[in-house]
Amino acid sequence: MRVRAAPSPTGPPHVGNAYIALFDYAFARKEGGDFVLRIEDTDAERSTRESEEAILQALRWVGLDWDEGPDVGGPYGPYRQSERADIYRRHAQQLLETGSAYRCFCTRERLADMQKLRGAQGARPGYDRLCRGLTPEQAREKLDAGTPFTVRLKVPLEGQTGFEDLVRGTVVFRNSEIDDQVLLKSDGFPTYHLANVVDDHLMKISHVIRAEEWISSTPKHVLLYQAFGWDLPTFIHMPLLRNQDRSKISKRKDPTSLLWYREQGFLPEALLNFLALMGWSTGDDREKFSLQAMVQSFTWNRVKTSGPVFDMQKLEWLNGEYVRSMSAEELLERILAEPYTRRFDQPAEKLLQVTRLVQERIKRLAEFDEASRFFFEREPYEAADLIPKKHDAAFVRDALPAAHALLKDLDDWSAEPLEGAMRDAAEERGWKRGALYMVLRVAVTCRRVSTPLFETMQVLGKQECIARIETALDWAEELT
RNA sequence: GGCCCCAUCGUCCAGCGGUCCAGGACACCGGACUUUCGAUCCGGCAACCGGGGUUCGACUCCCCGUGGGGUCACCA
Repeated sequence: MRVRAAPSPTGPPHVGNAYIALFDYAFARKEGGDFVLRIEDTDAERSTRESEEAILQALRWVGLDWDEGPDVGGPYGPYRQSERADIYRRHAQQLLETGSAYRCFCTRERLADMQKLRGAQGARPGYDRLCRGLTPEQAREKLDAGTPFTVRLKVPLEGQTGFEDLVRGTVVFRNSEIDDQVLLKSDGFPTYHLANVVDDHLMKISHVIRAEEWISSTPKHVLLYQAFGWDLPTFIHMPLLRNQDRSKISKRKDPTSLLWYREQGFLPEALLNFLALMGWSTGDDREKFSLQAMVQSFTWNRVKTSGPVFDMQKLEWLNGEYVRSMSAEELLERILAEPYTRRFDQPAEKLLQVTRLVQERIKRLAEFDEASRFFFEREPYEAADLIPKKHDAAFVRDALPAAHALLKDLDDWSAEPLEGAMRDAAEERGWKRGALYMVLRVAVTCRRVSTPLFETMQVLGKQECIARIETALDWAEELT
């Protein structure tokens, strides 16, 4: 059993690439088959080496590794279609010879005019098959004259062509609906249809797993397999990931670049887990599971074919689950590795303590900096923030100096004694504990929302805390 | 528009003829815990697109309709 992922390097790595590759991977690993990565760069105009590299890197980032591919080689290479041009030309030639294809000398201009005319007439769009009617002599003449040509598939005029989709069942098309598809472009490069079929056969791909958008061109592929006299692979069309409005997921409406997910601090294991949930389920009610677990229980029986809306909120929740379930050490390591923060100058121990406090408050690793900034810098804030709800400036001018006086003389600067001291102070003076803590929180962290106050003070250290409180003391003077 | 695919809570999934006054998760709304936020725990809200069949019995099978999506390039 062999499967392949066949991305086109014409842009940033796409979530769809990872989505399909995930199912390729799960199936291959589950069945002990081979997972091949093939680069479909036959569009010389749009394909770039940078994009290819980015796609490979992104797939490696999410943790899907392949057995054969342009970077690791393999027995059926080359795995980059641009390096297989002569193979496709030979196969196109073969189709020409067996009468399954013909040369088309139509210019782009004629094609465009024809299209316009047909559109106006309401006729079936597609090629009007002018060159299919050329006599051998006429064709020879044009060929000898050096007229540029494409090679088109000679689709039967009658009958129908169908295939069996493993998760969708039988799909049939009338041949009259199928266009005489261009197989070889005038630049000598194949189109997707030719290259894909030829490579899948040559690379012994047994299961073609791809997105739903390919269903309508599958009959052309079936016709090609038949023309070559090859056995059909098993086709599996996965549903298309959708935007909120249910249209095919697109960067205009939703983030689609894997690079973006990485920058945002989504964990690859969470992203994969989330993608797995799109159309597949474990069979029990598990929502969180590893790639390994998915592989173990993978089966096509549990794949749905309706298009799932990509729900960023659920992804964030799941990512948060992963963030919280790892050790602070590992979390910090991964934050520094990317890196999602530039605080390399900070003592490792302090970073770790900060990570512990911030861990259950962030969902994405990129949130670390914002969530922890006040540990490293004094942030600006409004003096009025010092005033707790249902209290006034007078309270601040009461509480802050009192706290300051007590804390200044406190020797053991760890959370428990700090809390003890402040709790007692509040009690003695008949203050609401929460109110006192809030004044202190803003003074020390510069924010009304922060990590737990006393642990935070412990991490900040006495000197810094006192200094910040003294700053707040000044601010409090101006409060009205 | 032609062709094709799809159709259970707002969203993701469970259900594969009776065990379903439909289950889990996210989101949302309450409550508990709590020094803020968060996390955690508990509870709540919320759906079988419509109509015909088939069957003793349909969320589950078939047909039609409707809705959504994809595709109609010398792009993949």
